[in-house]
Amino acid sequence: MNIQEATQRHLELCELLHRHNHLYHSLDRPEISDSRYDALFRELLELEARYPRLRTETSPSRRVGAAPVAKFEPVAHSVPMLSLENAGSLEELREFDARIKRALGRRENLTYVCEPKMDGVAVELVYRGGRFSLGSTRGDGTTGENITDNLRTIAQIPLRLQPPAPELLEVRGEVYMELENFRLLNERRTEEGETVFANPRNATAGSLRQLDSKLSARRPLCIFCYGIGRMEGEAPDSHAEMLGHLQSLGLRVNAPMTLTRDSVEGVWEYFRQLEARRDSLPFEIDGMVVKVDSRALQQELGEKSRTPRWAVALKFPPRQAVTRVEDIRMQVGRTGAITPVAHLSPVEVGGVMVSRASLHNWDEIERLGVRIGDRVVVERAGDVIPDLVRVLLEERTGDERELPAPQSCPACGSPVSRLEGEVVPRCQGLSCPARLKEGIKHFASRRAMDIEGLGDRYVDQMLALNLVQSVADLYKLSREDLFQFERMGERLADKLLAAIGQSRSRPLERLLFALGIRHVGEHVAKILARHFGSLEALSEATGEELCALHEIGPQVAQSLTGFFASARNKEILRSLKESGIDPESDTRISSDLLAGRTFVFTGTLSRLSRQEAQSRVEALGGRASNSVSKRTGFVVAGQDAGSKLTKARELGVTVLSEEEFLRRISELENLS
DNA sequence: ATCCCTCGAGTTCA
DNA sequence: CTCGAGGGAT
Repeated sequence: MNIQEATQRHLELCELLHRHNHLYHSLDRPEISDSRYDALFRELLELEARYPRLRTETSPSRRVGAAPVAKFEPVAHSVPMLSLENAGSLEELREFDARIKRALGRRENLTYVCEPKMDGVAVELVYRGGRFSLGSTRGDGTTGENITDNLRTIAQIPLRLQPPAPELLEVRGEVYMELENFRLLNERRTEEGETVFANPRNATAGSLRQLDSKLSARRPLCIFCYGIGRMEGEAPDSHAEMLGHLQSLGLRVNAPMTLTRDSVEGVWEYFRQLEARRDSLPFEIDGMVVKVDSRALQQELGEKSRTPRWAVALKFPPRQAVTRVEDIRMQVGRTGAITPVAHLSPVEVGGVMVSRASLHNWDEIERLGVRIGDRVVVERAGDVIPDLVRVLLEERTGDERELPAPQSCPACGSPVSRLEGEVVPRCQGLSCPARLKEGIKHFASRRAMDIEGLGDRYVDQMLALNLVQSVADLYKLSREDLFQFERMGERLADKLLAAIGQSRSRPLERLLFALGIRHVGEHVAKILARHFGSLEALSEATGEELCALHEIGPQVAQSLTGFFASARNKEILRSLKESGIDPESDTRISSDLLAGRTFVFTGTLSRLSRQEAQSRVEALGGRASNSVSKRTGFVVAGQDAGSKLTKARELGVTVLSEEEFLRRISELENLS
């Protein structure tokens, strides 16, 4: 066979394999036997082995996996992957419906689409020119990880879309594992002496996180698609049509279980039906998603920061288990908050062993009436965090012990006080070892100063050896100090010292967050860093100056002035400065040309991302907000701008096109 | 005064 | 993830 013939045959094979894959996985209508398919597939592999140049990006041979990667690269989602608000009762569903009708100003019912909520892992697939070109995890919704190689191994994900495919299509879906396959996988792992996965979702997540996609290829993963991000060309008018469109492109959607309903009662009825069917399904679902069907209305309703206003997740009641409270212990957080934690006889809840559950505070203990020794019902809230639901009073033997609220801190013995209006009792001891420990852990944490390797164990030893009295002392540690630690060799010590050293150059906003000032989290820290530019400037600010800033109120201001007034804190800051930690904010507001002006961006911006636009406004002292009111200065309308544009016109707010906005903002940038 | 939205803080397990 | 609470809009 010469090259030309080989190329020809390769093309034929690709077409055949794509077609039969589509028939089998997407249409559920195979035309050839599995063994015939395998034969074609083997022929393709042999051909490509002989002529490696034929191995294209979307060749079906890619299904077997690619070379391992060292780590997953971050991928920014061009349209954020939002999460959903939850509802657990007909009541809450009615509230959702009422809220929507209020927002839209209408009385008549509207059409909702109901689809099962798969218990799996959310992913995004990007198709360019009809070819699968990028696949990623949801991550935090803004940025996920590039798992293209792993996703390519899933036979249900088409490598090419059925024509006519849009030039660009971003599809969202849920990757999951069928129960039977999950069982078989665990069986095999047991035989091979490996640990078993707790549940199908963990197995799916684990499979997608394999750095070697050849391993992912051996995992039986499935996918259902349920949404889109960006899409070139005309998008369908309704969600249901959109699903149909995805299906016609060869993407797998859960059509038989997706249907529309014209009233909340109808929605609820279907939810109850799904719940009844839940245990007989071949895969796990954890609820049902309800969406406003009309895409125009979806647009009009818009989003909050993390969730769309036009969808809600109805959750099945979480799985519960019964166990015994062995003990209730006190934990002291970095702010001094004293949290009671129930230590439980280990019990399996929804596939995971649970041995502890936070009781949050004393009001909660009283509400539940829980005593040490009680038999209790435990569930996992949102299927993640263990939560104690109720006490089985009828099983009391009389040997249970009540627990008094603490009068003094369990760690340092100093008095505990509960401030007016607050639920949480706090330790007021300034040198409380528990507070210091948590404070250092927070300081070193990833989102703060990001000191890699400085975890629980080392912090404990530093404190035990009395090497650190405050976070500032971290930067005074010597190799000799570290050598006193258990199991600490030269290499480890140098690594830790290097990590501490590296953290010196963290930006101001991180340092501010790391200091653990009450009411100063990441967001507030960023505002302060941008506005003041240095610790010194901030420390000199008066309460009034602080309150004048947007999103800073009296509570936050008082907490800040209080922090900087303390002699001990002054000493810590001086010491940090001495160690070379005194960052200037690099994103300092460069001018106040836009001070007091609020911008709202709506529709799709084509020349810059929304984030970019917002940060440019903020750099000039302006603010970016999400909702239009009469106090909004400008509305910047991109393509397909919806209700916000309408509202802006009604209120007489100035509307700018993207071009006008860009021209004006660059003029201002040049001025400053 | 009231509603809505975000933020901060505390939490589990693999 | 889920509370409670701070802050802004109305």
